[in-house]
Amino acid sequence: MTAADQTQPAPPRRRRKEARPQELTAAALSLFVEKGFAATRLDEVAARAGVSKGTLYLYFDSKEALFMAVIREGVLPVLEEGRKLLTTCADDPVRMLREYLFGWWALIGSTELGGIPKLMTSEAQNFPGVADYYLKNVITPGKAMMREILDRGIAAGVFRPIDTPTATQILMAPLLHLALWRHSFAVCCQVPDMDPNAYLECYFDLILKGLSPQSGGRA
Amino acid sequence: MTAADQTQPAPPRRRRKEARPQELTAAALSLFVEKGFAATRLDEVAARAGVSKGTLYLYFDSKEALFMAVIREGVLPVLEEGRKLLTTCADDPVRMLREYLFGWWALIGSTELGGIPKLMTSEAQNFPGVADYYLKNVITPGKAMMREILDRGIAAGVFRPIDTPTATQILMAPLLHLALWRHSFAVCCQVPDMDPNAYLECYFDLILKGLSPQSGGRA
Amino acid sequence: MTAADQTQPAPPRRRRKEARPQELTAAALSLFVEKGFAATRLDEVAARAGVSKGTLYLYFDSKEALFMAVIREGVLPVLEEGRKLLTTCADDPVRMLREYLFGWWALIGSTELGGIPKLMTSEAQNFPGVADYYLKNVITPGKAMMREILDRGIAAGVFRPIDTPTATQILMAPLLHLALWRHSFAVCCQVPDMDPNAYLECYFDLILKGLSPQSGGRA
Amino acid sequence: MTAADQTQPAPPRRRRKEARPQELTAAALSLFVEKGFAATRLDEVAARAGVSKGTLYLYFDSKEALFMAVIREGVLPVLEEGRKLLTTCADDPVRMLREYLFGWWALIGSTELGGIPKLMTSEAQNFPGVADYYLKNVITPGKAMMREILDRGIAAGVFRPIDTPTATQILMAPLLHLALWRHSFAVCCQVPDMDPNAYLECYFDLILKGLSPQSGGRA
DNA sequence: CATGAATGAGGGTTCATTCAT
DNA sequence: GATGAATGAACCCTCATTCAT
Repeated sequence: MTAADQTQPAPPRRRRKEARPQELTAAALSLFVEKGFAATRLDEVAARAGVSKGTLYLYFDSKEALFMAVIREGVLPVLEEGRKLLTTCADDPVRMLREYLFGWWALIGSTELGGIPKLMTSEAQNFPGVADYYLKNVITPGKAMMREILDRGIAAGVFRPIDTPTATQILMAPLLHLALWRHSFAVCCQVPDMDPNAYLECYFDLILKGLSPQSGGRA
Repeated sequence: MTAADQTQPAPPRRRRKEARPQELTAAALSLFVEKGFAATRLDEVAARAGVSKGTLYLYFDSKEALFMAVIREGVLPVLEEGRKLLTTCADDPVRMLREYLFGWWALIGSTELGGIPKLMTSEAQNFPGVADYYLKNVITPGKAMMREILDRGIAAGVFRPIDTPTATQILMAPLLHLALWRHSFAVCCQVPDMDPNAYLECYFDLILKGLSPQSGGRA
Repeated sequence: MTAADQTQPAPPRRRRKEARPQELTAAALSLFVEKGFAATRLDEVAARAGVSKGTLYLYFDSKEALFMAVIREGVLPVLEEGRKLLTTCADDPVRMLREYLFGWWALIGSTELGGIPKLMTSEAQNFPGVADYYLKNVITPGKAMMREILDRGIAAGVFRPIDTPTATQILMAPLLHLALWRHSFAVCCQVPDMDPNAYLECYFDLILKGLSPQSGGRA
Repeated sequence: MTAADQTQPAPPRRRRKEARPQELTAAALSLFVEKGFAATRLDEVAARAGVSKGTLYLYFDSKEALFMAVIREGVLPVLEEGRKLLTTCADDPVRMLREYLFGWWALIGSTELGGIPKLMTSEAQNFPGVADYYLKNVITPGKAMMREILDRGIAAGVFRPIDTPTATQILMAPLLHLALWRHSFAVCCQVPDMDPNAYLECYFDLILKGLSPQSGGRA
């Protein structure tokens, strides 16, 4: 009956009960990303999830609690996934870096979850609690993983020495920017379509050379 | 702490007329950035500007018109400034690039205007008209300038050949990210203070090497 | 004194759903008539109907939509009634005329609906759409019916020849005047109470003689 | 500079001061009639009179005081005029009646003042004080004059005996109706233009016959 | 569990009124 | 006297939240 029903090819008859919370947070996520937290009405969330407004309150105490759940739900399943990804090629820092960045895009940036960075950026100040949670559970672990990659690469001599905490932030920026862009201007303005793949390749090429120890004819 | 606190008990009633719009848009900008457009109450804007709520409507037809004005006012004065900056060192692409990026931070990112990217990113979908204006008058000209710098550098042989439209987007990302960060998580979470200067230097160093033609072939 | 006073302390919440619109338009009608459209606050309408302000918006999109509904609701049920009335004595034009005029008073003028002429007269200019609707669905059919009565009477020789469209307008005027009077000066000023029945009889007597073909030539 | 200036062919240079109140009440009258009291903004009144909003308060204490003045100004000059009119033909009741009715239309109904009945009818309940004033100074004297005409006619045998207070009310109704109509539906709807003169003649003819003692073949 | 009618606090907006110029 | 910028109370309308069914 709703869009959510089509996610699973053929959902078993009355298995709805357990799936409900996810359907609700999914609907909420997309609307929060589209319009922002404050501008999203719970009516719309309920409508998009195919339930009545009152039903939302069976699962979440308030709009803010729904927001918290949206972030938690959106974040938890990916955390593990990400960690596994990197163990598969732990010996080659360059490949690890590539895997990390492209993996982030494939798993997060290009999916529904790609809106979360925009959502969190917009609402961090209004919801410090959620921001804290996100920082602790997503940003910090993510940065730690990347930093480890960089540290290993430097140790292995394939990356030149560099301030890795700072570099981590810098290196993530173009990815985040792409995600933000796709959920803001790209949606509402006639903007020359940016091919994510070309963008990623260009970007990876750029930073790889930027990190390479061979470079440096200059000084 | 607010502008109102610094005014004399009874400021002259008429003489402010010309200054008012800027005072109002300044107050609105900071609140829109802090809380988002929808979550900002016009009461607060008025209070921060030290006027009553009704006064806002002497200068702006609606909340949305105020938003448009905030963007316009915030953007127009910097556009010229930026263009001049680049003509001072038009012969050295590397210096131009450095000037452009550091100049952006000095003139925009580190000032009150640094919140505009966050604001526009958050609200682009809700206000396509404003987004269009911003795209046409800020993003597109900005990208054109940067692209020209890159093209010149490539022509001069100081940058290696690269897809400049894509690179432009990528190269701006860390700057924007820094601005966004400072107006979101940095405000509300206990986050290790990032020194903007170190960030910028690290970043410039990285992309300069990434763009350098001397960087070794493949391995 | 108001409808709310007569309800039980906690009226069943759901079962009222079908009755609500009529309760609301009834409350709105009386207030619009009393104070005019612009001077009527939706709070009052809601209070008089015994609901909260927000409830109005479950049934009507706006204050203006409520106004339109007030007219529609007030008018539709009477239209049919009126038409039937006249078929009962279609052979005697004088009786038809009397039936029409006294019927109008009994069914409309003396009831709650008697305020509608005042309301529409006051607001026609402000709400041309509603005025159009009223003109098309009430005034025009009403005049058509009366005109037919006159035409028949003239054809039958019981009325002298006369410009029926104009006469129609004239003949309705004293009725409308009575209705207007009762909803304006009669309410607020110490005014010698006018007995509607005496007024109607005097009036009918007057126009009947005025229409009579036997009335002497000039002098 | 304003429409009001064109009323007098060539107003003396600075003779404005005395004329101001009338210009203001004239502007207010037309707007009150057009839109009703509550829906009229003082901005508009001031604009139509060609003065600033604040100036209104130099002459009237409040919006309600302006309303009172509008009625007073509109009514006073006509009261005398009317009384004189009737003394010119005090010997012929039929002519007096005709003079009275046609005179009312010529002096009031067809002029700017023709909107006052609509205005007073609409606002009587909201402003009992003004209504009282109007009743005492306009309606009651007017009815008295008419009643005298009727009484004389009856005494003279040119009108048949009738309850004159009631008849007075009835006889005025078509005139008032015409005035109301012209300021409501006639302005906003495509309505077959009613020729006032034809209307008046038809109406006078009708009531004259209705009042004639010769009529009465019936019973 | 689920619904959706009902609520009412709070938002954006208007406008009569004031007052420094 | 005349102005018009400023005010703030009060309006219409929205929407998160509740609760009887």
